[in-house]
Amino acid sequence: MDHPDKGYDPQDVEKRWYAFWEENQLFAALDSSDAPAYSIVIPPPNVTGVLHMGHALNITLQDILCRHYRLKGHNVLWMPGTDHAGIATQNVVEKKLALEGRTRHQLGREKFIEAVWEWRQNSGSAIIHQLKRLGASCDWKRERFTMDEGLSRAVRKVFVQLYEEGLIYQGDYIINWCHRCHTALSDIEVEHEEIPGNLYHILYPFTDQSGGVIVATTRPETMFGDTAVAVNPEDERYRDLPSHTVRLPLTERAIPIIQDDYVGMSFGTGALKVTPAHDPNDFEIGNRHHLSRLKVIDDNGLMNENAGKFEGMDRFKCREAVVQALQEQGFLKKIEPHMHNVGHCYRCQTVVEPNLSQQWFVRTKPLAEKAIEAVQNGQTRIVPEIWTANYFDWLNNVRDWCISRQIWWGHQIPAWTCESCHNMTVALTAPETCPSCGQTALVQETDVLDTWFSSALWPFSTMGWPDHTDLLKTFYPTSTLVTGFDILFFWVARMMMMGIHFMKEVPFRDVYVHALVRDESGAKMSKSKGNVIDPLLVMDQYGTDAFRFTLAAFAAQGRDVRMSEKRVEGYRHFINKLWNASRFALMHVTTNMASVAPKHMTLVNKWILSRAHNVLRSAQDAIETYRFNDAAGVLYQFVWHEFCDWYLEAVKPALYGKENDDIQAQTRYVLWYVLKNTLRGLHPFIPFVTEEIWRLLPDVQGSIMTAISDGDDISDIDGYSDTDTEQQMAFIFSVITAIRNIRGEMNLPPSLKLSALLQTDQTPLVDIVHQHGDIISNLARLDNLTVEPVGERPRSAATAVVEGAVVYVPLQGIIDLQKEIQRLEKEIGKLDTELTGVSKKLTNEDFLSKAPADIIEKVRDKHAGLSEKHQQIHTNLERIKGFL
RNA sequence: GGGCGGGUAGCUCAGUUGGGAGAGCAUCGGCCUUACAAGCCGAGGGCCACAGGUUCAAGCCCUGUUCCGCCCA
Repeated sequence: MDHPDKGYDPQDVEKRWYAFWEENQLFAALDSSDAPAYSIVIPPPNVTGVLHMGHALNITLQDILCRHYRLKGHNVLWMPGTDHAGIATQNVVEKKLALEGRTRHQLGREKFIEAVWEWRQNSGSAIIHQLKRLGASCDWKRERFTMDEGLSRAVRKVFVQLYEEGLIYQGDYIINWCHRCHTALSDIEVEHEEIPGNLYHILYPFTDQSGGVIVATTRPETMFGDTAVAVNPEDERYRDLPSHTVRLPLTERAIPIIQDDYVGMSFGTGALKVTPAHDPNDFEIGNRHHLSRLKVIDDNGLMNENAGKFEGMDRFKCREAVVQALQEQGFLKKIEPHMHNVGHCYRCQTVVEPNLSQQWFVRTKPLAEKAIEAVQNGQTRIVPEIWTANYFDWLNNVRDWCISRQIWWGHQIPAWTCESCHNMTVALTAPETCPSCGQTALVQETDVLDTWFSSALWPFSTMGWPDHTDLLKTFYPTSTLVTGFDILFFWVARMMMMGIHFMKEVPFRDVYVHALVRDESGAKMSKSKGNVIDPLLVMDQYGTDAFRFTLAAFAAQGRDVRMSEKRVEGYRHFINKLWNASRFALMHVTTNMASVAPKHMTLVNKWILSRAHNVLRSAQDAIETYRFNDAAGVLYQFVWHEFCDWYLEAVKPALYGKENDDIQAQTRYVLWYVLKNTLRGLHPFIPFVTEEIWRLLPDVQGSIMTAISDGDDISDIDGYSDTDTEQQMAFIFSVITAIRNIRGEMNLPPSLKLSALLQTDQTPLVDIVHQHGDIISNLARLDNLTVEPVGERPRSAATAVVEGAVVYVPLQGIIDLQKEIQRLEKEIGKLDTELTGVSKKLTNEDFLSKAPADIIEKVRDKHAGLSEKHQQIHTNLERIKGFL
């Protein structure tokens, strides 16, 4: 047999196997099948995006789930795709045009859209290739894009139906306007940031009296749009005002003083200037009091004609100018520094302007109620549960969703207005004539829909809805959605609303919300901070498997992942360890090995089978309950410290033929069988290296991806679990460790063979040593091991006490008595502290009378064990001291 | 201002009904032992943020304080 390389080289392996899997369609889902269905829709990455750590974690977890369920024999659909990212994509293409000195307006809408499609063909699938680098086992033949014809059809259908049901309406409303992107933004596309500013105290004089009311505001430039001053009705200061109108400074306009609960009495002066056209809260107040709405800032962020002589001035320049004018005219009473929250566009960070304009909205309340119910009654489960509170809170307070965007790239709203009678028609396709007056001059709404509107349909639009496809029948509702909490509202809540409304069924059973990937020090990764770690470079350097395993190992529920290359490096060592252990195994396993019943096996073989059974089962259980870090942890521990450190070392004599042929054959078989199953258990986490090793293994067919449980899955066979064997091995390990400890502490080189004497009166332990002493001799490097009843203690021996036995290592002539005394005193010290703790419990009346019997029993056993050990070591210590 | 999460070994973190404080990395000592020095063997290291309370028993439950982070207004 060819022996694989000494070090594992991921580069070539990864490329080779991914291509193989894809070519052989091992990721493909069946439209219908008798096998149980498992489905995930990918959170569609932004088509302009490049792979970042967030994607890497998200994709890795989904891939683990999908590969796991495939190996369990499920019919798995992992639906991939991208979203068209309206604003972001348009920005990218506009920037590209700008390099050529062109603007989209020069091109016109139609040509510009063509240019965007062209960009999409050429560079829009970069992220898809990057997902493949990660090993993502998506069903790529089914890849979808939110602007595809099929998905666009779904969007139109949904829009029309919601409109007809009265759940979509057009109206004047205060929205968030980004004058750089030149479009409206929904509430959650605005990021709030605390920045220092001032609170300006401005006198609004009474129209018919001397004196006036002092208002406090952070935005004096909006005063030209004030249509009232509001005070709290409970506020004594303003209860008996001499006048109920004030004059707006710098103008001749009079505005009323109104009373509204919204006003906070302790904030500022308790008097609030109300600007309904430029503040969402003022807008609400304005509605309650039927105030007029006066816009003073235009769509470019400049003051308009309502600002008088300030017309045409930038809004922030205007603030300074207004303050100066107020000061000159004696209206400005005070300026105090003040931190306030300012909304920024999540795409370009421009300060957004709350602005009144005509937009399209989804009436969210009725949809939200159903989405809340579905989680309340358990149709959809959010994991970890902590996020349900956020979900409820957001949906309970949700405002209508502004879905129109004043850009070109996206789904153009299917609404047409008749030029002659101004009647509006909403329809799936462009009407030929106006249904109201019969004229043919119809103009389509120029706005497009929010990208999230189409993303909200993702779980069913990707499966062919509105057609009744087999795919939908098989895979909807999907099994699990894996996503970051940052899009819980943007996306998850909206998919819930749309899914329930149009499919009459929730879109997913489980929503697994994972954490954010941060840098080493816990900061959010961002380009401006320069602390981003590029997943592609990490994969280049350490291999994809090491990277994936790192992500999984740190993906504890509800906790952010701190990523550093150092950690990935550690897990690369793990991959290499597995590789080398497999190389060793491959030197010994042969083809056509006969299986052996456990009862005829050696203790070590029974032991590793029992451990493998228990570990693989608990790893699977952990995956199915989204405890990825637990799964990775038990596998790591098993492979390295049980399989490699103990098992492989223990069976070397058998494999090298130092025992009989039967045992050699049996051990070869068990080695093969355990390795094979371990690879299968590891495959969801580290698909590439496991496939590579799998192919080198004799007597396996095809890809590890198709190695679905064929009846020989170790985790399914309860008979392998063997507590007795595990206990016997624990005793053997404790003896070996005790002797190794002596060797280490006494500085005896491994090359020096020792002999050991065990004293015990327990027959089962005597039997173990008689039958399996060779394991001890081998691993503790002894040339002589004897066992005898407790009796005379040998002279000049180092001692150790294990459960049920005393171990003596005679060191005639080599023993350093001082060193041994030191060693034993240290041991006694440790036992002392442990013993006092336990004794305290046992002398406590309350403990003995109130604690459950099994606990008391446990503590008594522990006490007995500890004092026995203590006494033994003490005796030995005294003896050695006597030799001095 | 409201809400949520976190403070456990030098570092990064596990710790699932309250009943033996753990891992990885780092550190120290010893090893080229026929898969692996990207390794093997051994060792050291923690009043589990602080203060109270409940309990026979608290890292875990309750209250308060403090520091860090996130979300919302």
